[in-house]
Amino acid sequence: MEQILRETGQRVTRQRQVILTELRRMITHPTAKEIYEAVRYHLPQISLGTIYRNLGVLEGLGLLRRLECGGISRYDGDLHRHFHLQCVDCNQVYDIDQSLVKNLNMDLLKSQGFELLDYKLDFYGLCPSCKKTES
Amino acid sequence: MEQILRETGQRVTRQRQVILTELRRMITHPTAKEIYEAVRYHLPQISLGTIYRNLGVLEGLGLLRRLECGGISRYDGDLHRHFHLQCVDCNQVYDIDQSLVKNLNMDLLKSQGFELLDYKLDFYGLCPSCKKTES
DNA sequence: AATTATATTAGTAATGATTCCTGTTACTAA
DNA sequence: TTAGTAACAGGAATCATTACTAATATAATT
Repeated sequence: MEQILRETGQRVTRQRQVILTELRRMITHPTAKEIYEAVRYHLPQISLGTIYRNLGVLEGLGLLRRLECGGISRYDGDLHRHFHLQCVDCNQVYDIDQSLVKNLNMDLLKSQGFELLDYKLDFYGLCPSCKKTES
Repeated sequence: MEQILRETGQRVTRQRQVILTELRRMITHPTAKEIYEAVRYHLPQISLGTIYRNLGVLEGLGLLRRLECGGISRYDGDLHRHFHLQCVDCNQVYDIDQSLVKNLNMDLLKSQGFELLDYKLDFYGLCPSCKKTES
């Protein structure tokens, strides 16, 4: 983290270090507020705005991933390529290893006790017109 | 639409008819507010709350799909299985036909002028513990 | 057609996640 | 050490979405 921050002209602050360390420790795909609670244990003075600002910075550097879950954001510090299953009942997010969904093997998921109702595949990138006007 | 509403004990209102008709006419994956503007042309008295409430009802009946795009919801009246590409620059959502992404053919997308930066595959369903407590 | 029951509406207030603002603090380079 | 400035804490503001309530309109029944 420190290297890429310095390379991009940004500062290595204690707040950023603790936020990323805590996020990496959590496997629950926490919300910003949940990260705030965890970080506040180490830095009681930190504000929620600082959490949001730095989650944005770290996301921009590719050091974490943001998930959109029912209108609110959750965060994931695990950068290994993997997929997620969101429970439509309790809204919790579960990690699904890549090997489990090769060829979209739905039956394998079912046999593990999940009831699969839907899936979503979204792409992120640049459309032709925006690609042209990119500097 | 009318049949499934009646079957589920819900009423066929002019507001619902116009909302779904307008959404189906739009290929832009509009936000609630954009749907509101389109519907207001036909029903000037309608309120934004009615738009949201009915988008929720129609989504629950499977008559439309809700997309989560950068923290806000967009809506899609096209029920054919297809994927989306979200431009990270202008945030517009483009339809990607299923045939284009068989085997996740990234090169084919690139050749069409899209710059693919990321993709996301999310599953929706019930986790083992919630599945147990389902009635 | 009139009546009745109640789901739905319009309008508005409230909520809650996220962003913005501002004076202060603390990294980093010189 | 010091200067320059990115980042901070705290709080206010924004904005999408939801909740509330009296009035209305739909659908079944008479």
